[in-house]
Amino acid sequence: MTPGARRALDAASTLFYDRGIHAVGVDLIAAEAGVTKKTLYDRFGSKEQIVVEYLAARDERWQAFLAPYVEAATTARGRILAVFDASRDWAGENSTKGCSMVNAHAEISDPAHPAYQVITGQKAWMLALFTALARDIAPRRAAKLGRTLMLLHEGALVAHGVGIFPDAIDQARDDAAALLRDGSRAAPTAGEKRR
Amino acid sequence: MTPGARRALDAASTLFYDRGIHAVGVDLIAAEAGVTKKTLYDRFGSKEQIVVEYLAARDERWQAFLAPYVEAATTARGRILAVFDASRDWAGENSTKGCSMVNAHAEISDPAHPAYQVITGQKAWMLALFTALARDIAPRRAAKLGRTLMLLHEGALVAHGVGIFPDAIDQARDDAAALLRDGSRAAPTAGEKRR
DNA sequence: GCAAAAGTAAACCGATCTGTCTACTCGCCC
DNA sequence: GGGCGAGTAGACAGATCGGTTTACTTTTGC
Repeated sequence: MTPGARRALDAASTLFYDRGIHAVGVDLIAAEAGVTKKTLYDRFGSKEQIVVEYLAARDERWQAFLAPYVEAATTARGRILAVFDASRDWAGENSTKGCSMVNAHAEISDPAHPAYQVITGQKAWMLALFTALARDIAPRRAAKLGRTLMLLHEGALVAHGVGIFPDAIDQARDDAAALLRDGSRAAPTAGEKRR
Repeated sequence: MTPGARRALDAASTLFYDRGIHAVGVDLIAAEAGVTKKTLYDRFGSKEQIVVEYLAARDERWQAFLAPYVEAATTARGRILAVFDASRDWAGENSTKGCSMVNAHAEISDPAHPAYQVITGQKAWMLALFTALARDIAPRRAAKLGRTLMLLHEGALVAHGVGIFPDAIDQARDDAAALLRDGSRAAPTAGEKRR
């Protein structure tokens, strides 16, 4: 990626996240990056493509941010809680307005939009991660436990983003910790087959 | 509200929710409602005001939809689970793209925007509801339990909206049920004071 | 040392954006 | 029956949208 493209993508990322995708025009991105529109279109081809690369790059950054947290943990339970720790630290600097994927999803209605699979892919990856980590704790309930952790985590990102109450991600971490403490011996067959 | 204003607000609600606020122009709203732009501006004054009334009316509809569910429940635990039941039924018809408040929040950056307090007000109301219902089960842990239920509920709306996995709201209901079953006798002092 | 790649500057395109305006019609109520 | 509120039809405004183009300059790799 050329220096101009780099600056453009960085500027677009900040603007898209802070103001929303539709609210940010390509002229603003170019001006903010100190780049001309020609450079933008030479490098990316379209605004749509900038959006796609914004989301993909942000996901990549998040995964790189998360990895050491999980790797540093020594227990299965610790690896799960490490995800919440990483989210809390990430949210402090990068994510004061909630999940960029969820926010982008609010603005993109067409499932054929190339950004769509980036969004759903990121969520699928997170669910797979929680499920895989849950497998080390409760192999037979891993799918269900993974989904529960996913719900707590997504809820925390929303609560933090909208500012429903303070320290939402810490609260979710506490809830996950309690779940892994109590849940590992209770309600072994609840719900999975119901409904 | 005049018939023209009614149709305009209905059309705007569908369009805003499905396509996003910034993606929908006033011309489209007018055309879809079978109304002229003059009527729009005579009745609402600005697009911003249409957005505010869209969110406020949707919140009002949701509260009216929810009330009978909660009132019909006979136990404290049942009243909490009734919220999830209502959300599941509501989501089936009205809310296939997640929470309109969260989605609107993604597009509105300025906290001074008049829609902002509608959004945060709705979330504060839901948290207060969960907390009040939790008080009947565990008075001393009501604040914390209310927040946990809020996280599960918000997470379920996101999971349902983005389509992370099927029956997300049912899963959240199951998790809430398990929490009310196990949690009522476990971990009485966990986390509340911890950072 | 030279050619290709990457960039600037700025005009330009048609479409769409929010918002305003004039001119006219219809129904209702006192 | 006269006035008023609510509406249609549609032109108009200035700004901004995503995107293209021309002409020229800088950087960089072989």
